[in-house]
Amino acid sequence: MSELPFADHDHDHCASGVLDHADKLAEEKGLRLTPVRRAALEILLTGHRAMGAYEVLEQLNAKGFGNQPPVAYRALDFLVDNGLAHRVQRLNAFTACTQPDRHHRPVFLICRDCEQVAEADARDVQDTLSASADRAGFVIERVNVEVLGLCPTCKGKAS
Amino acid sequence: MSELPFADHDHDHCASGVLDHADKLAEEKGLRLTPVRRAALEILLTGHRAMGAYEVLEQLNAKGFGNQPPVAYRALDFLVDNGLAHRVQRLNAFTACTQPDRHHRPVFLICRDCEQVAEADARDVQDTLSASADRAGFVIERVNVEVLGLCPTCKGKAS
DNA sequence: TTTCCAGTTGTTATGTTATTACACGTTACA
DNA sequence: TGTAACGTGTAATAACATAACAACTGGAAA
Repeated sequence: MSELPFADHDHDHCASGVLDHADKLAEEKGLRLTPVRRAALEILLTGHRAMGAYEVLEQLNAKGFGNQPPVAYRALDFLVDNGLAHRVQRLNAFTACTQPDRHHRPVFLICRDCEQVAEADARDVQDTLSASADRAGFVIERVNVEVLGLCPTCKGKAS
Repeated sequence: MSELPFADHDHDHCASGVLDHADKLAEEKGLRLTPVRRAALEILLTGHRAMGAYEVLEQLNAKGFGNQPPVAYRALDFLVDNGLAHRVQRLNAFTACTQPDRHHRPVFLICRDCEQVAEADARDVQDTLSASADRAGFVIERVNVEVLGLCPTCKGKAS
């Protein structure tokens, strides 16, 4: 967890960077980053927070796409499968991956006050987990680590 | 993760042990382990796997309790709040805590094949996580670690 | 004892999240 | 150019979860 995930930053810059990367990735791997899918990613990036599928759906519909749940779920599933977004189980929500260029194992820090979700790269946590699972003979395929608490900002406000 | 969570064991013995502990805990802490709540715990223990709230509800109803969702959710929430059960986010399901006597930070190993859920105590994982969160200035309140993969048994079958 | 209150249970109704199934169109490629 | 795989759209429904309120229970205060 090398970075301060809740730190201020330039949303537009980080968003366009991710989109650029997504385009590149699509070309390299032959992924089909179709209009709906790209739009869904843009929506997540613009929202810059965890968004529910129905919220994304609404915005997709406003952009001229379908308005039935599968439209959103399919696009979001595609993004998740290809590492461009993550699912936050605790919130039944999705976030754009902020570091899609690094093969990372994300850990989510969820602030219960402001509801912001920060994505941290906690390789050491995952390594510890892998070692433990190996010992138990369990084959890890996907890992989901979610931490609920207070972000630095809200922690300050509370005290 | 000191134990082999998928290892064979005596269900009845482990179940009655947990129930005994729950009774003791209730007395010590003044918790009201009412009939519905105790029944819900029994159901989870008997099922010995992650169960959905509606599945528990059905069985509660069969035992003469109400048949509306809040009946199950309230009992399950009570158990979770008091460390007698856990919620598995990934499955929208609940499991009885198998080690309620230890103040542990559970990690769930979910087999995608047989759908069994093992609860492991991964203190080292949690310690690593705590250290990282501290560095980021994030105050941890609850942690949820869920691992999806193949248990030793299903791993064997697959190959 | 009686009154009151907090907590528990039950029910109705509704809100939220997610999937199944099928029709139709598009793309890639033999 | 046929066809198989994939993508999109829609309708219908399943699965999960909560809000709001009435009735009861058990114990503490008067």
